[in-house]
Amino acid sequence: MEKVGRKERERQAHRGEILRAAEKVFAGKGFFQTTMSEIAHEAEFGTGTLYKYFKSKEELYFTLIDEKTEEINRLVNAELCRGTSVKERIKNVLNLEFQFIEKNRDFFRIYVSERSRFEWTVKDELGKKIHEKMVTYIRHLARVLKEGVDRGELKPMEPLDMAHALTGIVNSLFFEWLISPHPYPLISKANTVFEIFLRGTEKMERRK
Amino acid sequence: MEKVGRKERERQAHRGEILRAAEKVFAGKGFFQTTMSEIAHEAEFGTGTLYKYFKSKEELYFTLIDEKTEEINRLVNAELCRGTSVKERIKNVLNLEFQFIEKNRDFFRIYVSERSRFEWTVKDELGKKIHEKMVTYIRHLARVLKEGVDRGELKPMEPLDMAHALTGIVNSLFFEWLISPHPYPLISKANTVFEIFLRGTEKMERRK
DNA sequence: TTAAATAGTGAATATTCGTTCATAAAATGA
DNA sequence: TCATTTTATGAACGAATATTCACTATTTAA
Repeated sequence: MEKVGRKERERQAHRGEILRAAEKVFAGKGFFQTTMSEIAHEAEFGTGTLYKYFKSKEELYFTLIDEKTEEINRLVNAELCRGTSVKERIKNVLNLEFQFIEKNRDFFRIYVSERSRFEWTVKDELGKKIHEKMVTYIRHLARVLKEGVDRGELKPMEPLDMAHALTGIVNSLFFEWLISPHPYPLISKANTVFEIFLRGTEKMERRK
Repeated sequence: MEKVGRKERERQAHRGEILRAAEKVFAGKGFFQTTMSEIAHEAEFGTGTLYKYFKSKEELYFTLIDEKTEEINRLVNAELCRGTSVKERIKNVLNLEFQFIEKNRDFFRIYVSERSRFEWTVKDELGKKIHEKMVTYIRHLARVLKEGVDRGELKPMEPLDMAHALTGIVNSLFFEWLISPHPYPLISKANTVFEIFLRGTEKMERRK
């Protein structure tokens, strides 16, 4: 086991402060319009200091995304691996996600812009790594949905399509919440998502 | 009626060529990583010439988005205003959209990145205008869905939520298609979207 | 034919950052 | 205390690029 001294702990604290400052500034103005000196100012460090902790602007940015993505992925995967019914797990994952998003509004402003950016996925090593993580998540979800199909809980459809549809609904409502000027609890939409995804919007006659 | 001479027609043709070149380059590398001289080169004009047609890089970019958005909006709205059943109209709109997207792949790479960018919506006059158009479309869709609710075709839910859910599913599958390395006809997914949106994914016992 | 107007050009300009580095300040420990 | 190591700093450097403008080529119309 590693013994970490005060020195090291302090270093990590500073790193964390820089990351938090970066999160805030990037969330407001996007990658390209954010300058290193703005981040430095927000973090109350000199510009040069940032480079003692991160090799470049890009590395700072991707580290930020990478660490938070890792965190939410761990949470969600844990729930997806439970032994309960598929429907139950989906419901819980939605609640988890919405809670996490609500607690990390700034971060998700960044995340949502990143999701639909092609510019790096090709070029950059870091960019590829992030993209991998997003893909992994979808595939994990699809596997669970397939389990639902096999068990007869869900209709026989292509699980990847279902997974995309579900995350699509989530993203769309969550995006709306992000830009809404009068914020309401996002969690209040979790049930709507679940309901539409499972049972659709068409009115049907029920027979007892 | 305006009589347009050869001169004017030629000018418009050049403008169009510049827009087409810009579309291509922006789609590949995004707004910030595209340079005016790349666009000029692609369009086979000098750098300075671009400024004879567009006031700035931003104006060029937004004009591009604005004009195509207008086009798809016209198409879709026409269908949404038909007198057929709501379900019928939704189905047709999905087909229209998917066809249009398939024909304008480059443009939609740009569009999809723009959808989730906050950076301008606040700052810029042009940016605001685009954002308005996106909102207008959603509201229009929601109005039709409300009609479906009132007529008893759809379940009684918040129409805006339904509209967001539907566009969410569309965007998600369409995005997947965009980044897919082995392109398949996007139109083949129209039915999946319609099916999930209307009837959901849950398997139910049917009774005759 | 020729003068005036228009369209096109790309090198030069000015600005904006990402990054570096010589120095200062602080911490360490002998 | 004083020498050494570590950490922080922000001015200065250099690359990138949006925009301008003095100039050329082309078209117009008198």
